[in-house]
Amino acid sequence: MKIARVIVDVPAFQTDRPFDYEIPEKFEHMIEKGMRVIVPFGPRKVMGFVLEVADQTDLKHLKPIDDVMDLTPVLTGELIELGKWIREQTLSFHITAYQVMLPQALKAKYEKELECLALEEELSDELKPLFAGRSVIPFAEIQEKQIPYRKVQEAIKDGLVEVHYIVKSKETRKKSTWVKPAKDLHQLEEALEDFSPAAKKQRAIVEFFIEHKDAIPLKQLLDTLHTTRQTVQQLMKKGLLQTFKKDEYRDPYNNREFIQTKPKELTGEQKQAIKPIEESIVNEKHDVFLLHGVTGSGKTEIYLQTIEKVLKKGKEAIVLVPEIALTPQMVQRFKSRFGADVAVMHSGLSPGEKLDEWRKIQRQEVKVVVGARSAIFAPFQNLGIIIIDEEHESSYKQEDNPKYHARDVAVFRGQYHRCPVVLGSATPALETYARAKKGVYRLLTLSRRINNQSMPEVEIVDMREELHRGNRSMFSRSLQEKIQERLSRKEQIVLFLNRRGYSTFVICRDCGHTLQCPHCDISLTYHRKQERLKCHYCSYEIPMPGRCPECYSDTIRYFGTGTQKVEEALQLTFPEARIIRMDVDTTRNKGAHERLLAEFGHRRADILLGTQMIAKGLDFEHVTLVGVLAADSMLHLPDFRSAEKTFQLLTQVSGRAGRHELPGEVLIQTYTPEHYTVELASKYDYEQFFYKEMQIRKKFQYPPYYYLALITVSHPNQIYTIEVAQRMAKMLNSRLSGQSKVLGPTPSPLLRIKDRYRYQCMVKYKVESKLQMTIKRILQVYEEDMQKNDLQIVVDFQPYHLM
DNA sequence: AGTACGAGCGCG
DNA sequence: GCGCTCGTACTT
Repeated sequence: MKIARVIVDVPAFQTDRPFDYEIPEKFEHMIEKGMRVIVPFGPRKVMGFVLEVADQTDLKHLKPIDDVMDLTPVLTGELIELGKWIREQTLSFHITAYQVMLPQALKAKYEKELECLALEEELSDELKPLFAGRSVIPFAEIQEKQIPYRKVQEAIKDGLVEVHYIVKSKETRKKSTWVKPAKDLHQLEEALEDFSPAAKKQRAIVEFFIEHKDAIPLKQLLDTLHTTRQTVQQLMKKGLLQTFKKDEYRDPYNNREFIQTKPKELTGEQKQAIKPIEESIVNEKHDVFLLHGVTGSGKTEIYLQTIEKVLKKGKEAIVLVPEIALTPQMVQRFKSRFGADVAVMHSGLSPGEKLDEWRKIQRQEVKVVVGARSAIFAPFQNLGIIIIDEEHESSYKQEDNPKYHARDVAVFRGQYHRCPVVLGSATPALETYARAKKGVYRLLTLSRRINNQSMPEVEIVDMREELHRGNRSMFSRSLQEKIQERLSRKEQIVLFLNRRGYSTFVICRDCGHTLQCPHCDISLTYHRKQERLKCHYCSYEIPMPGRCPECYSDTIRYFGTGTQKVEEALQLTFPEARIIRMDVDTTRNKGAHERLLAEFGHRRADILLGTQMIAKGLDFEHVTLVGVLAADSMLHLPDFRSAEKTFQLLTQVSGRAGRHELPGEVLIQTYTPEHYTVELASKYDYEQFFYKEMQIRKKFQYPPYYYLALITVSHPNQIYTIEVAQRMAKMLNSRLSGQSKVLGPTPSPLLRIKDRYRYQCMVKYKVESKLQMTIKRILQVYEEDMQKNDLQIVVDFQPYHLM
């Protein structure tokens, strides 16, 4: 008897281990490790992943596997190992680690049904209206129709009705009709002679098949021959054609044409940089490279050419791009070079589209995947290279469980496949650059732009000075002049506004009362369109009040600089300018992002005003001015990475100007022009910034000098939360080595969210073999309270956000 | 997580 | 003695 070790779809501490099941004979030759199965678990049925097929078990009685959900495994042996590793690293559950690797559409859906086994007349009076002639009903109807559950239980006991647990895959397949000849060539030709002269269309179709003889989608056939379904039907009646259904891929890039591009001639610097990567590929050696190249230095061309090398070896490539930079422009570059060999994965795709792209990878129909974070789990089996573009981007760290970093997963997979990992950035994360300096990663530098263009000039404007001179607008005089200049020259402008730290809160000018969320410690944000105030952390919202709820004054106003407000001010100052605004609000709809960019690209607007999302990857020929409206809005947030993030952002934004013939210019407005971050960013001096910032990190014992683990406790009762956090800190202190530093408990920067108080402990450590164990122990101690008492303990290793 | 089951309590 | 509620232990 064969036995399957299965991880069941129940995310809980107690069930986070393999369970053994008997493989029934009928499945013996079907079930392989990595497949999804349906198993009985207690009284119900759940989905599970087969981790292993074994011959022996310690248990006497095993339940048999109920059903198999896959024909081929969805997890490769490598991914199974990777899942175990992720669980260890992030202290998550097996099941969570595996679920995150697969497209959402493969997640199991559970349904409960009630079947009537007896005749309806035999049921008790209460149950009679339930079935109404049907033999099976959804279980939920019991509640809907308010039928006492006790009566149902009785009926179950008496064997009159039965509960069924059903596990379904959300997976849907799109089918399409195809047509193919039903006879061979000669028979078709013979048949033609019998056609009446009037049957022109029928004749054309048969002639088409004589020429092509392959199957073709019905829709395509009708389109090319300008005919209708009825004509085809006639031919089917004559037995000349037949139709069949075929799985179709939903291809989001179906209707687009990509013009094949050829590898470009590399500059001397690029050649230098590409050489060691290619050596790793040839020698099948795992190395991590940091490709540190200024914006416009041709990193992408290096990616493309190394991938070409990999493909020639018959291997595959993963390219990660930050979600926000996964623009049509970027996709275009890969599709143009590698054509149909490319799958694309990003959040803009529908679940069905994502599944189809994933299937292409699974079936080895593509060789390259370009995608956001989760594409790192692409089920390739012969990886030849992993590339992470803009490796410093915080979106590579997953915010919910499992809280993994794509960079770490990339290194795991690189080691497994003995292939290089390339981290590319103009402004590497400090951790990464420090590792490169130490020799852990191999540093490759591109210091010049291709064609030796210089980086655009940067002007820093001191906004305090502006204010002193009586300019109270959010545009400095210099910026206004420059915008006017561009407008008259018909050139384009990109204005960047960092919204963080500038949310539009509402304040009473009379008494100074600000409107807060009653469930969270945060100001409500004003949404102009709906005239409502909303909380960004919970779903609380109220209509904008006409009077201050405290002092009843009518001088209540909204403050802050949102993109909407800037847009209005901008339009007032430059009435003739055509403005496109890009932020979460204007890009919410599917395809809006792409559409707005295309509009700007076709010069149907003069100014592109936007948030983070326009900072990356944009490349427009006629943009000659980039303005940063408030460079330091993010510099003073309570986050040790705020300087690093600001430097990265300023550098990136600056890179949007003057990428082509026309020279570009950058203007940065700031209230702290003397800050090293602003100053060094304006000089594009990453190296200096690195040293300066490293000194600060060392002084305050932050990464890369120390690793961090952030443990957040939350509960509706503040006293209890503090108690737990204190006990936790004690446990950490007593169990960890003296080398590590335990900070806290401290109130989280956002003390209360959704009526829960939040306190945190931070562990700073260099080597701490007992850390995982200790935190596991803490979680064990509070396991019960977490299950029953609404206590939450969240652990984040190497956190990005300390909130 | 979801469920079954047992201890403890109220009522007849 | 039975029925209800709540806490607990278990799922292969």
